[in-house]
Amino acid sequence: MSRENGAQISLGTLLFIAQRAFEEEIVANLHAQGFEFSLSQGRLAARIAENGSRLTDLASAAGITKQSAGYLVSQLEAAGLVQRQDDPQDARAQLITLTELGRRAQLAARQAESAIEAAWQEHLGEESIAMLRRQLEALRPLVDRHQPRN
Amino acid sequence: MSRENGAQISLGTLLFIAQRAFEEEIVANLHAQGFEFSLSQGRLAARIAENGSRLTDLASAAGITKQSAGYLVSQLEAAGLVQRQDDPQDARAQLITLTELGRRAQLAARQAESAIEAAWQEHLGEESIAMLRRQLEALRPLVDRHQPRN
DNA sequence: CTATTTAGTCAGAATCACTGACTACATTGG
DNA sequence: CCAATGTAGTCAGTGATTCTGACTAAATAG
Repeated sequence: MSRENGAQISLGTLLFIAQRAFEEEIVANLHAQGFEFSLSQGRLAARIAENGSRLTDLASAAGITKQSAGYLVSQLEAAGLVQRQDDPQDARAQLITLTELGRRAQLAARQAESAIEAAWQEHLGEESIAMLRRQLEALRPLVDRHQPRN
Repeated sequence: MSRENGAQISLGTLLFIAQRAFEEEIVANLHAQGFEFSLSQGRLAARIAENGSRLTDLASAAGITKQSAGYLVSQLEAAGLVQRQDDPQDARAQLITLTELGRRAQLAARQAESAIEAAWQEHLGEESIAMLRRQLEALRPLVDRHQPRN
């Protein structure tokens, strides 16, 4: 993990730089639109499925403990972005779903993402970004133990 | 910020998955070798230049405040991985350098990185990983403006 | 039916990040 | 030279996020 050794920057560092830039840009964009949430809350909310997600699944997808996920969901709930519902399938479980406000936030986030991708395409070319996406998608099954069933 | 049926997976999420997997693998690998440090400490240590780095520069490179960087450096120092030295050029400044132990950790980290890259190449092909690296490198100047904070 | 697993909570603590205020040294312009 | 301003780093206080461990309740396997 070193920087600047014969111009070989670690792949991990490169991923880190791109990832953080992407994430911070979205948060800044949504904040500017009046949506209030933290980075961690956003990471969790980004993983809520259309039809609702269980807390444990969210935790697993986000790579945090279910305790941490519960803490973040409570905050998102207080902010009016998500709601907890009983899972009709399993009385132990909850379904975390987006509220109307949450859905608006999600839409705004998608637009922000598209804007970032467009900006990146403008500098690197459409082909490069498509390729970047393709490599990362190919990497995912190797690396992401939690595959969402969608 | 979405992950459902028709839509693509967000580029941000893809970056997140790859980045976190890479990082966690390295930390796990080094822990298994007996090196003890946290993710945040590792992120900072990874940015220490061969000839030493200033605290403020490390903070900027890692995207945290110098106060936070100072906190992490103190921990790395206590763990015997880095040391603070006076900067002969500037009496206000320190040079954070790796100790012998720190250098061994850095070497181990580099080997862990190589192993991950090799594993990725095995699944995606050498060409794909080289391309991934190239796109990320091209992205960097767009995205990494090292904005100093506080 | 009992034993085990799974979903989620509560309580407590550690880590890591922030802001604000401060000291000490450096640099610059008159 | 020296006053003004800028930069490097620290101290103090706080907030956010995450963890571990212990727990309840429901589901499931034998």
